[in-house]
Formats: sequence, C-alpha cells, structure tokens
Amino acid sequence: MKRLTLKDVAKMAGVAPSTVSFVLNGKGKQMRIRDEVATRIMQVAEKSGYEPHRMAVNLRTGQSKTLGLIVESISGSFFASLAKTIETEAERKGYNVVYCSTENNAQKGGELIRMLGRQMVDGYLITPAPGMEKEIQQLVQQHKPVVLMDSYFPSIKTPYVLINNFDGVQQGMKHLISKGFTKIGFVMVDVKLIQIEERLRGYTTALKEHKIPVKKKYILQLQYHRQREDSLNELQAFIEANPELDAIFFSTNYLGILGLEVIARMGLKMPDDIAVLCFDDHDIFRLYPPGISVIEQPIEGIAKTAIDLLMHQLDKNSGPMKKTAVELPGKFILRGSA
Amino acid sequence: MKRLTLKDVAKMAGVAPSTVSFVLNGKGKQMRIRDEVATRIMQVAEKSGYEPHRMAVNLRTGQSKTLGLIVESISGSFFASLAKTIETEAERKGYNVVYCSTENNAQKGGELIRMLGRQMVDGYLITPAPGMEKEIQQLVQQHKPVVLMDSYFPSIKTPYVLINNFDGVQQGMKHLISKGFTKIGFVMVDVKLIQIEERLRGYTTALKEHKIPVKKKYILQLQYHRQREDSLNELQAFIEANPELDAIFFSTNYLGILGLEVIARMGLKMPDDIAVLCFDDHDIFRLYPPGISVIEQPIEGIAKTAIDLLMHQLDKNSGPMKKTAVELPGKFILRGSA
DNA sequence: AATTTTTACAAAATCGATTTAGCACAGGCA
DNA sequence: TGCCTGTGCTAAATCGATTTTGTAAAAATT
Repeated sequence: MKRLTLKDVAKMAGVAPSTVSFVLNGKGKQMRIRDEVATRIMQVAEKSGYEPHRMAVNLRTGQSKTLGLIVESISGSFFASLAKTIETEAERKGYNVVYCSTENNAQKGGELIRMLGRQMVDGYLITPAPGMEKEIQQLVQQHKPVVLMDSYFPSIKTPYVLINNFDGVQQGMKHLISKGFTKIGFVMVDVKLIQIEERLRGYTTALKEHKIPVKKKYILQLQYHRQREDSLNELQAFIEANPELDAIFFSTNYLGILGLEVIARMGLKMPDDIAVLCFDDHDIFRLYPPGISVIEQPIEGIAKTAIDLLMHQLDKNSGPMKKTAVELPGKFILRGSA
Repeated sequence: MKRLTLKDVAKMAGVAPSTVSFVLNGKGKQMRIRDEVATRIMQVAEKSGYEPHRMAVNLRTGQSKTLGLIVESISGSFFASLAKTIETEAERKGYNVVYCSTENNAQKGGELIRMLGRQMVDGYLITPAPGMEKEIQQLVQQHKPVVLMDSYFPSIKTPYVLINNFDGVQQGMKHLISKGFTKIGFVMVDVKLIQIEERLRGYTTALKEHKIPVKKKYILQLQYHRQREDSLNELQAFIEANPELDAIFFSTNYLGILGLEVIARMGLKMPDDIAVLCFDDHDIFRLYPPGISVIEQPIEGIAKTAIDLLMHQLDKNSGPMKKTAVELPGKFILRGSA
C-alpha cells in the first residue's frame, strides 16, 4: 500500500500533474483552469484522501513550515504554558513547532541552533540564555527570522517580547510598602540578563520613591550554577543575618521555591514572621499554604505576540515592522503570603 | 549566500556528486573509491561546513528520522521528564522528536495522529487516552511502528511500557497497613484504562491479603471531565461522609493535588488527622509540608525502554521482538504524609 | 594478442511536489 | 488570408540529495 501521489490523482482525474497542483494550491483561477475541471480535481483529491508529501513540498518551496522553539528548560512551568499557546497559534497559521531545551547549558545552546538549522526551520523563537548571544547574532546576520522572548540582548537588533519587569516589581513593591513592610529583602541570581537588572531596578526605585533607604545587605545575589543545597544554605544564612527583615521579594520562581523550603526549614510563618512575594507564578504557589503572592507573567500574550512578530518576518511582502520591542504588563496576584 | 549543496562540494573536490554521496555516507569502500579521493572529499566537506539538506534526504530515502511523541498534556510533569529523556535518547540514535498533546481532548488525538502522519514521522510514542483507540489501531494495521507508554489497549497488539501499577500500589498499601492504618480510602477517576484498573486491583488485593474488609464507600470514583471546583467539593463530601478514614490513597497525582487542597481547606493535619499517599510523584509533593509520600514512576526507564522498542521496530533487519510488553517497578518514596 | 574481468568513478534516474515555459486551438481584426 | 491575442491546459525544469546503471582504463585471463 503505497502513498498516494499527486501524479496518481492527476491520472485519476485525467489531467496533468501540474494542473492538479495549481488547483489544489488555489491557483486555478490564475492559471485559468475551467471550473468544471477544477471541481473534478478537488473531488478526486478529496475522495482519494490525497495528502501532499511534506518533504517534497519543503524541498521544492524551500519552506519547512516549521518553527523552532528554544527554551532553557523544557520541564519549567514557564515553558509549559508558553509551548501550549505557541503550538496552537502556530498551527492555526499552518506551522508546526519543534522544541529544544538548552537545559541551562550555555554550550548546548549553540549546538541546538545549528541542529535546528540543519532541520531547516523557517524561524526561531528563543528565550535567550547567557551563552547564546553569539549564535543568535549569527542567525540575525544570516537574516533568519528570530524573535526573542522573556529577555533580549541590547546588542542584537531583532524583535523581542517580554513582561515589563520594572513595572511588575513596582506593583509588588508598592503592595508590600502599602501593607507597612519596610525592611524588604531582594533575592536574585547573579546572571547578567536584562530582565534581572530591570527587576532589581524596580526594587530600588520603589524603595527610593517611598523614601526607604536601599540597603545593600538586604540584596542577595545567588550564584547561578550551584548545588541546590548550597543555595539553600546561603539563603538561610542571608535570612539569619538579617533577622529584622519583614518581607522578601524573590525575583524568580525558582528562587521563590528555594525560599519556601528555607522558610519551612527555619519554622517561620508567612506572612507574620516574614512576608513573601515572588516574580513569576508557579503551580506550587497556588497550593502552598498560605498561598504565595506573585507577579504573574502574561505568558499567553507573550506567546501570541511572539508568533505575530515572527509571522511578520516570515511574510516577505509585509512591510517593515512598526513595533519590534514589546513589553507586556504583568499582573499582581494577591494570595496569603504578603 | 546560498546553501552549500552536495554538487558544490563535488565541484570543489573535482569529482561527481554521486562520489561525494558515497563517501559521506560511508559507502566509499563498497563503491571502491580510492582512499586518496575519499579523504580529499571528506576534507573538502569538513572545511566547507557542508550539511546535507534534510528534506532532500528525507524525500529520497523516505525516512524523516523523526519520531512523534503524543502525550495527554504537555504541561504535565510526567511529560516533562519523559520528553527530556526521550529527546536525548532519540538524538543519540540520530532521530529528533516532535511533540504533540491531546490536552484531554479525545477527538484531537485522532487529528494529531493524522497531522503527524502528514509530517511523515517514522514512528510513534503514545501515551494513550480513552478516545484514541481506533486511531492507534489504524496505525498498527498500517504497520507504522508504535510504542505505547503509561497505558495500553489490550485489543491492540503493539509494544508497550509502563510501571507495574499493581505492584506499585501494593508497596504503598503495605506501608500504610504496617503503620497501623486500616480505614484506607481510595480515590480514582472513572476512566476505563488498564492502569487505573490495575491500581484499584492493587488496593483491594492488598486489603484482602491483610484480611481488611474492602468497603465500597471507601472508594471514590471522580468523573474525568469535570470542573475543578466540582471535583473539590465531591472530594470534600467524600471525606466528610467517612470521618473514620485514617488514610487516603490517591491513584494519580492530579487527584492527590486536589486532595491537598481539600485537606487544607478542611483544616486537617497530615499525617495525624489523615495520612496521604499518592501514585505518581510531582514537584509539589516534595515541598508541600510535611512532604507527600508517593509511588514514583520510573520515567527514565520507561522512556529508554520505549525508544528501544521503537528502534527495534524501525530497524528492519532486526528479528522479531522478544519482549513487547514491559512492566517496570515503581519506587516507594517515604515523606511526611504517611 | 584478444577477450574478459576488475577498478574507479561518472552519468542519469529517482523521490514528489512546484513553477516556468510552451503549445495547440479559437476568436478577433485588418 | 494572415497575424495577433487569449484560453486552457501540458511538458519540462527544478529543489538536493541517493541509488542504479554505465563506461573508460587497467589488470587479469585465455
């Protein structure tokens, strides 16, 4: 039982293969195929269940109709929501998606991009990690359509979408301050990424705006590549060294989860002993008593915007882009922890 | 800057395209190409950074070197671990993977399979959902390589890998019973799937073996398609209707998470007011105080075995399979909840 | 020395589509 | 009548590889 080809359909309809191709690709009118012939071809194709051979189409047209989605971790919850939306959005535009994760391995990022290149993806959706700058730069120089999400490199001129980190942190900080908290710690990673810096800026700015002094010892920079246990200990030491802290802002959900563990270990109660606020939501935060208040990322919006930006690049006869840098507002979700 | 083709390499090396193809595909000896020529070709290909055009190769060879992974939900933690292992295992065998989720939509399952068929995947890895039986049956009849994971249909004769559900539940139940719990509830979904039935069988068998009567009212069957809130209420009603229950076994992690919410809502303390045990681990269970004891699935083992079984089918000159049904043991993880 | 066999490649067919160029035939116009 | 213009399709080139077939020159055999 062999695959049904366009040639077969042509034979069955009593016309040439090219004619079938024209009709099925909607170029019947343009090629002035009679309606009578066109409908006959359509019917034959329909009845026989003909499906074009993707690889053949790709080879001929040079388009794989496939997008590459590169994320840091495929098991993260950020990815989970992102992937779902991107997949459905892409599908509706006739594209499908292959996923790849760098798994926090800077070097692997480059390999991945090359691998996807070999597979001929038409465009890239990337959440950039520190080590990937060069590779992404190359893609852009090769005029491959690229959209960055969640972060970006100022040196690379390609569209990006992300949450307004500064504003998001501000929202959270304003809430904490309005609740009367003044000794607020800030926990971050030491990675040099725009979004991290923006979050820190949100923290310091909010404090300054309310005339609260910014104390350096209230800011903890955890190293990125580190044993889980080491990070926990460092975090605990930080809290013990500043017993007057009445609230902590965790700048990523990974840090927040570490925080929960340390706080439980130390026997502290949220929010009375210490209030907790976290950037970026996570399943756990909904459930973990008393519920962790967070700044939620507009993931669906990010995904949709990213696809739009990418499609715009893929569509050659669309003009130059108006907006290439999109910042979407985050949403403060109040739960029990702050 | 166009893509480098095999023809270009041939020209640069001063030979015919076919010669290059032979050499690069390791058929140089067989086609008696002189070592001198062969090494020259290799060097040229290497230096120029030539990469064969995947689509062209696919079209000619009829192999896409791509596997389709179909799961229920791409955001589930089961998928997350599964995908990672499968991806790396597949990559090492020269395959890549496209993911698809049915998102608990029976009808979508069929569409997905067809979509992947269009994309010409060489083989399928599927975690079967209730509505997919017919579609999978078709694939098998078309002699497409298929491996099922996590569950299977007795009517379909194709390899599958899953945890030994019966034994897993037994392990957990034996622990509960040894701790002195006797009034043990069992919460399950009403889906007719092998693995669910096996888990129930593990529950009842364990009770019988210890001469503990099996009471029907201690078994709750939650409906599958249901509003989250409704399920929560039904679960709460179940616990309230059986106040003598001293432990509950949740047969899936989704149910377990619902259980945590209800238990928190009712103000019960684990494990004193009620002990909790759950089938299938989840991030939350590690963190949620006092830690939820679980039966952990050997996900990595499942993934590796599945790939092996699939590769065996893809490799035509390998004989018939010895083992087509694999059951891997689960692992009981003791935490604070039971 | 003539013929066969082997060596070492090159040429051409092929996979299944898309797309450009071409080709009969009909009608319009001078 | 002869030339031009549309109409309605077909033939053939093409995408970039793999694989079958072909073919000169060298070596071996008779």
